[in-house]
Amino acid sequence: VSLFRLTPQREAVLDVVRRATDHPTALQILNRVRQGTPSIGVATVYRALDLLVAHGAIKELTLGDRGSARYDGNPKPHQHVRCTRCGRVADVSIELPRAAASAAEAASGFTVTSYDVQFSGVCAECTR
Amino acid sequence: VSLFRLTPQREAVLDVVRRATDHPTALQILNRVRQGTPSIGVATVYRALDLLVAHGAIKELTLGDRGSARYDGNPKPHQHVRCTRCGRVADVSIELPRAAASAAEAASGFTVTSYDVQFSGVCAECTR
DNA sequence: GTCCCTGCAAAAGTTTTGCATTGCG
DNA sequence: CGCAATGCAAAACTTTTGCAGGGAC
Repeated sequence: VSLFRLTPQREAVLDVVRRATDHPTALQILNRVRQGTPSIGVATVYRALDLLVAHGAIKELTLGDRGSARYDGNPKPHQHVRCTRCGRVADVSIELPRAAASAAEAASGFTVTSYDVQFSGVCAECTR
Repeated sequence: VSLFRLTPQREAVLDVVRRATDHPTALQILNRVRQGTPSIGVATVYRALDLLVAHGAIKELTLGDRGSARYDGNPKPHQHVRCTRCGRVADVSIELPRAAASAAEAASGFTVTSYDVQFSGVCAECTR
Protein backbone atom coordinates (compact mmCIF):
# COMPACT_ATOMS: atom_id res chain seq x y z
CA VAL A 1 0.00 0.00 0.00
CA SER A 2 2.11 2.86 -1.25
CA LEU A 3 1.25 6.53 -0.99
CA PHE A 4 0.13 8.95 -3.64
CA ARG A 5 -0.95 12.53 -3.68
CA LEU A 6 -4.65 13.13 -3.39
CA THR A 7 -4.78 16.17 -5.66
CA PRO A 8 -8.02 18.14 -6.05
CA GLN A 9 -8.65 16.45 -9.40
CA ARG A 10 -8.17 12.94 -8.04
CA GLU A 11 -10.33 13.72 -5.07
CA ALA A 12 -13.06 15.02 -7.37
CA VAL A 13 -12.93 11.83 -9.44
CA LEU A 14 -13.03 9.63 -6.36
CA ASP A 15 -15.92 11.65 -5.03
CA VAL A 16 -17.96 11.27 -8.18
CA VAL A 17 -17.37 7.53 -8.38
CA ARG A 18 -18.24 7.04 -4.72
CA ARG A 19 -21.38 9.07 -5.00
CA ALA A 20 -22.54 7.33 -8.18
CA THR A 21 -25.01 4.49 -7.99
CA ASP A 22 -25.11 3.70 -11.70
CA HIS A 23 -21.60 2.36 -12.37
CA PRO A 24 -20.64 5.15 -14.77
CA THR A 25 -18.15 5.00 -17.62
CA ALA A 26 -14.99 7.09 -17.68
CA LEU A 27 -16.56 9.71 -19.91
CA GLN A 28 -19.67 9.94 -17.76
CA ILE A 29 -17.38 10.49 -14.80
CA LEU A 30 -15.56 13.18 -16.74
CA ASN A 31 -18.80 15.05 -17.37
CA ARG A 32 -19.87 14.87 -13.74
CA VAL A 33 -16.51 16.00 -12.46
CA ARG A 34 -16.60 18.93 -14.86
CA GLN A 35 -19.69 20.28 -13.16
CA GLY A 36 -17.47 21.19 -10.25
CA THR A 37 -14.09 21.31 -11.97
CA PRO A 38 -14.75 22.52 -15.51
CA SER A 39 -11.12 22.63 -16.58
CA ILE A 40 -10.25 19.00 -15.91
CA GLY A 41 -8.96 17.09 -18.93
CA VAL A 42 -9.83 13.64 -20.23
CA ALA A 43 -6.37 12.24 -19.64
CA THR A 44 -6.41 13.32 -16.03
CA VAL A 45 -9.62 11.42 -15.41
CA TYR A 46 -8.32 8.26 -17.06
CA ARG A 47 -5.07 8.48 -15.12
CA ALA A 48 -6.92 9.12 -11.86
CA LEU A 49 -9.20 6.14 -12.45
CA ASP A 50 -6.26 3.85 -13.17
CA LEU A 51 -4.53 5.04 -10.05
CA LEU A 52 -7.58 4.60 -7.84
CA VAL A 53 -8.16 1.12 -9.24
CA ALA A 54 -4.51 0.18 -8.70
CA HIS A 55 -4.78 1.27 -5.08
CA GLY A 56 -7.99 -0.63 -4.54
CA ALA A 57 -10.06 2.46 -3.78
CA ILE A 58 -12.51 1.70 -6.58
CA LYS A 59 -13.16 -1.17 -8.99
CA GLU A 60 -13.17 -1.37 -12.75
CA LEU A 61 -15.95 -3.42 -14.33
CA THR A 62 -16.22 -4.82 -17.82
CA LEU A 63 -19.86 -5.59 -18.18
CA GLY A 64 -21.68 -6.28 -21.41
CA ASP A 65 -20.77 -2.97 -23.06
CA ARG A 66 -18.51 -3.17 -26.05
CA GLY A 67 -15.72 -0.70 -25.90
CA SER A 68 -16.08 0.95 -22.52
CA ALA A 69 -15.30 0.11 -18.94
CA ARG A 70 -17.42 1.11 -15.99
CA TYR A 71 -16.42 2.05 -12.47
CA ASP A 72 -17.73 1.10 -9.06
CA GLY A 73 -17.11 3.12 -5.94
CA ASN A 74 -17.58 0.14 -3.68
CA PRO A 75 -14.19 -1.59 -3.31
CA LYS A 76 -15.54 -4.49 -1.28
CA PRO A 77 -16.14 -7.79 -3.08
CA HIS A 78 -19.65 -7.93 -4.47
CA GLN A 79 -21.45 -9.02 -7.61
CA HIS A 80 -23.70 -7.41 -10.21
CA VAL A 81 -27.04 -7.96 -11.93
CA ARG A 82 -27.61 -6.37 -15.29
CA CYS A 83 -30.99 -5.70 -16.86
CA THR A 84 -30.97 -7.00 -20.40
CA ARG A 85 -33.73 -4.60 -21.30
CA CYS A 86 -32.61 -1.23 -19.97
CA GLY A 87 -28.96 -1.84 -19.11
CA ARG A 88 -29.32 -0.89 -15.46
CA VAL A 89 -26.79 -2.54 -13.14
CA ALA A 90 -27.44 -3.30 -9.48
CA ASP A 91 -25.13 -4.59 -6.78
CA VAL A 92 -25.60 -7.97 -5.14
CA SER A 93 -23.84 -9.07 -1.98
CA ILE A 94 -23.41 -12.80 -2.17
CA GLU A 95 -20.49 -15.15 -1.82
CA LEU A 96 -19.88 -18.25 -3.86
CA PRO A 97 -19.36 -21.48 -1.94
CA ARG A 98 -15.74 -22.52 -1.52
CA ALA A 99 -16.45 -25.47 -3.72
CA ALA A 100 -16.96 -23.25 -6.74
CA ALA A 101 -13.45 -21.82 -6.72
CA SER A 102 -12.00 -25.24 -5.92
CA ALA A 103 -13.81 -26.76 -8.86
CA ALA A 104 -12.49 -24.01 -11.11
CA GLU A 105 -8.95 -24.66 -9.92
CA ALA A 106 -9.28 -28.38 -10.48
CA ALA A 107 -10.73 -27.94 -13.94
CA SER A 108 -8.18 -25.42 -15.17
CA GLY A 109 -4.95 -25.91 -13.26
CA PHE A 110 -5.02 -22.23 -12.32
CA THR A 111 -4.56 -20.86 -8.84
CA VAL A 112 -7.76 -18.91 -8.37
CA THR A 113 -7.60 -15.79 -6.22
CA SER A 114 -10.88 -14.04 -6.93
CA TYR A 115 -14.02 -14.10 -8.99
CA ASP A 116 -16.70 -11.86 -10.42
CA VAL A 117 -20.25 -12.93 -11.11
CA GLN A 118 -22.53 -11.08 -13.46
CA PHE A 119 -26.16 -12.08 -13.34
CA SER A 120 -28.45 -11.15 -16.23
CA GLY A 121 -32.17 -10.65 -16.09
CA VAL A 122 -34.92 -8.10 -16.11
CA CYS A 123 -35.28 -5.41 -13.46
CA ALA A 124 -38.45 -4.61 -11.56
CA GLU A 125 -39.19 -1.49 -13.64
CA CYS A 126 -38.85 -3.31 -16.93
CA THR A 127 -40.93 -6.26 -15.78
CA ARG A 128 -43.81 -3.99 -14.87
CA VAL B 1 -34.58 -19.65 -33.93
CA SER B 2 -35.02 -17.92 -37.24
CA LEU B 3 -33.08 -18.63 -40.38
CA PHE B 4 -30.32 -16.68 -42.05
CA ARG B 5 -28.06 -17.26 -44.97
CA LEU B 6 -24.83 -19.00 -44.19
CA THR B 7 -22.70 -17.17 -46.73
CA PRO B 8 -19.09 -18.22 -47.32
CA GLN B 9 -17.91 -15.26 -45.25
CA ARG B 10 -20.16 -16.07 -42.30
CA GLU B 11 -19.18 -19.68 -42.49
CA ALA B 12 -15.51 -18.74 -42.47
CA VAL B 13 -16.01 -16.56 -39.40
CA LEU B 14 -17.94 -19.26 -37.59
CA ASP B 15 -15.26 -21.76 -38.49
CA VAL B 16 -12.46 -19.64 -37.13
CA VAL B 17 -14.29 -18.94 -33.88
CA ARG B 18 -15.14 -22.60 -33.40
CA ARG B 19 -11.62 -23.72 -34.06
CA ALA B 20 -10.08 -21.12 -31.77
CA THR B 21 -9.13 -22.04 -28.23
CA ASP B 22 -7.91 -18.62 -27.17
CA HIS B 23 -11.11 -16.56 -27.16
CA PRO B 24 -9.95 -14.18 -29.90
CA THR B 25 -11.00 -10.57 -30.46
CA ALA B 26 -12.86 -9.45 -33.56
CA LEU B 27 -9.68 -8.19 -35.21
CA GLN B 28 -7.82 -11.41 -34.45
CA ILE B 29 -10.69 -13.28 -36.06
CA LEU B 30 -10.46 -10.98 -39.06
CA ASN B 31 -6.79 -11.79 -39.54
CA ARG B 32 -7.36 -15.52 -39.28
CA VAL B 33 -10.28 -15.48 -41.69
CA ARG B 34 -8.18 -13.53 -44.15
CA GLN B 35 -5.73 -16.39 -44.43
CA GLY B 36 -8.40 -18.26 -46.34
CA THR B 37 -10.55 -15.37 -47.55
CA PRO B 38 -8.15 -12.47 -48.14
CA SER B 39 -10.76 -10.06 -49.47
CA ILE B 40 -13.10 -10.09 -46.50
CA GLY B 41 -13.70 -6.68 -44.93
CA VAL B 42 -13.77 -5.58 -41.31
CA ALA B 43 -17.43 -4.67 -41.35
CA THR B 44 -18.41 -8.08 -42.64
CA VAL B 45 -16.64 -9.75 -39.74
CA TYR B 46 -18.28 -7.49 -37.17
CA ARG B 47 -21.68 -8.03 -38.74
CA ALA B 48 -21.17 -11.78 -38.93
CA LEU B 49 -20.12 -11.93 -35.29
CA ASP B 50 -23.18 -9.96 -34.20
CA LEU B 51 -25.39 -12.24 -36.21
CA LEU B 52 -23.84 -15.41 -34.85
CA VAL B 53 -24.12 -14.12 -31.30
CA ALA B 54 -27.76 -13.13 -31.84
CA HIS B 55 -28.50 -16.64 -33.07
CA GLY B 56 -26.72 -18.25 -30.15
CA ALA B 57 -24.13 -19.97 -32.29
CA ILE B 58 -21.26 -18.30 -30.42
CA LYS B 59 -20.85 -16.12 -27.34
CA GLU B 60 -19.47 -12.66 -26.82
CA LEU B 61 -17.31 -12.14 -23.77
CA THR B 62 -16.29 -8.94 -22.07
CA LEU B 63 -13.36 -9.96 -19.96
CA GLY B 64 -10.86 -7.65 -18.36
CA ASP B 65 -9.70 -6.04 -21.60
CA ARG B 66 -10.54 -2.39 -21.99
CA GLY B 67 -11.97 -1.63 -25.36
CA SER B 68 -12.34 -4.98 -27.04
CA ALA B 69 -14.72 -7.90 -26.87
CA ARG B 70 -13.70 -11.54 -27.26
CA TYR B 71 -15.57 -14.43 -28.79
CA ASP B 72 -16.14 -18.00 -27.73
CA GLY B 73 -17.11 -20.79 -30.11
CA ASN B 74 -18.71 -22.83 -27.38
CA PRO B 75 -22.35 -21.73 -27.06
CA LYS B 76 -23.11 -23.91 -24.08
CA PRO B 77 -23.17 -22.26 -20.65
CA HIS B 78 -19.74 -22.34 -19.09
CA GLN B 79 -17.44 -20.08 -17.14
CA HIS B 80 -13.93 -18.65 -17.55
CA VAL B 81 -10.68 -18.29 -15.65
CA ARG B 82 -8.32 -15.52 -16.60
CA CYS B 83 -4.62 -15.43 -15.82
CA THR B 84 -3.77 -12.07 -14.32
CA ARG B 85 -0.18 -12.45 -15.43
CA CYS B 86 -0.37 -13.51 -19.09
CA GLY B 87 -4.02 -12.85 -19.95
CA ARG B 88 -4.74 -16.42 -21.01
CA VAL B 89 -8.37 -17.49 -20.64
CA ALA B 90 -9.50 -21.06 -20.00
CA ASP B 91 -12.97 -22.56 -19.92
CA VAL B 92 -14.47 -23.99 -16.76
CA SER B 93 -17.58 -26.15 -16.65
CA ILE B 94 -19.28 -25.56 -13.36
CA GLU B 95 -22.74 -24.61 -12.31
CA LEU B 96 -23.70 -22.30 -9.51
CA PRO B 97 -26.09 -23.65 -6.90
CA ARG B 98 -29.70 -22.58 -7.38
CA ALA B 99 -29.41 -20.62 -4.16
CA ALA B 100 -26.98 -18.19 -5.76
CA ALA B 101 -29.41 -16.98 -8.40
CA SER B 102 -32.24 -16.92 -5.89
CA ALA B 103 -30.19 -14.80 -3.54
CA ALA B 104 -29.41 -12.43 -6.37
CA GLU B 105 -33.08 -12.12 -7.22
CA ALA B 106 -34.03 -11.48 -3.61
CA ALA B 107 -31.34 -8.86 -3.17
CA SER B 108 -32.05 -6.94 -6.35
CA GLY B 109 -35.68 -7.46 -7.29
CA PHE B 110 -34.57 -8.61 -10.73
CA THR B 111 -35.76 -11.73 -12.48
CA VAL B 112 -32.48 -13.52 -13.10
CA THR B 113 -32.23 -15.66 -16.22
CA SER B 114 -28.51 -16.38 -16.54
CA TYR B 115 -25.11 -15.65 -15.10
CA ASP B 116 -21.46 -15.49 -16.03
CA VAL B 117 -18.61 -16.12 -13.67
CA GLN B 118 -15.09 -14.95 -14.31
CA PHE B 119 -12.44 -16.37 -12.05
CA SER B 120 -9.06 -14.66 -11.79
CA GLY B 121 -5.79 -16.24 -10.86
CA VAL B 122 -2.49 -17.46 -12.17
CA CYS B 123 -2.18 -20.21 -14.75
CA ALA B 124 0.07 -23.23 -14.47
CA GLU B 125 2.68 -21.83 -16.90
CA CYS B 126 2.95 -18.53 -15.07
CA THR B 127 3.14 -20.19 -11.65
CA ARG B 128 6.11 -22.25 -12.70
C1' DG C 1 15.63 22.71 -8.28
C1' DT C 2 13.48 18.47 -9.04
C1' DC C 3 9.78 15.72 -9.78
C1' DC C 4 5.08 14.83 -10.17
C1' DC C 5 0.77 16.36 -11.98
C1' DT C 6 -2.10 18.66 -15.23
C1' DG C 7 -4.29 20.05 -19.66
C1' DC C 8 -4.21 20.00 -24.42
C1' DA C 9 -3.66 17.89 -28.69
C1' DA C 10 -2.55 14.22 -31.44
C1' DA C 11 -2.43 9.36 -32.06
C1' DA C 12 -3.96 4.71 -31.57
C1' DG C 13 -7.29 1.10 -31.33
C1' DT C 14 -11.96 -0.72 -31.83
C1' DT C 15 -16.52 -0.62 -33.63
C1' DT C 16 -20.22 1.51 -36.49
C1' DT C 17 -22.27 3.56 -40.46
C1' DG C 18 -23.09 5.06 -45.37
C1' DC C 19 -23.00 3.77 -49.81
C1' DA C 20 -22.22 1.72 -54.28
C1' DT C 21 -21.83 -2.87 -56.09
C1' DT C 22 -22.60 -7.75 -56.38
C1' DG C 23 -25.06 -11.78 -56.70
C1' DC C 24 -28.22 -15.13 -54.87
C1' DG C 25 -33.15 -16.45 -55.08
C1' DC D 1 -36.01 -7.91 -60.73
C1' DG D 2 -35.58 -7.35 -55.71
C1' DC D 3 -33.30 -7.69 -51.67
C1' DA D 4 -29.82 -9.08 -48.67
C1' DA D 5 -24.85 -9.28 -48.16
C1' DT D 6 -20.30 -7.50 -49.17
C1' DG D 7 -16.22 -4.39 -49.31
C1' DC D 8 -14.47 -0.03 -48.87
C1' DA D 9 -13.99 4.30 -46.75
C1' DA D 10 -15.21 7.55 -43.52
C1' DA D 11 -16.94 8.49 -39.09
C1' DA D 12 -17.69 7.72 -34.21
C1' DC D 13 -15.99 6.43 -29.80
C1' DT D 14 -12.98 5.21 -26.16
C1' DT D 15 -8.44 5.16 -24.42
C1' DT D 16 -3.38 6.19 -24.65
C1' DT D 17 0.64 8.93 -25.37
C1' DG D 18 3.71 13.07 -25.98
C1' DC D 19 4.75 17.24 -24.41
C1' DA D 20 5.07 21.90 -22.41
C1' DG D 21 3.78 24.48 -18.45
C1' DG D 22 2.99 24.81 -13.36
C1' DG D 23 2.92 23.65 -8.63
C1' DA D 24 4.33 20.95 -4.51
C1' DC D 25 7.94 19.76 -1.51
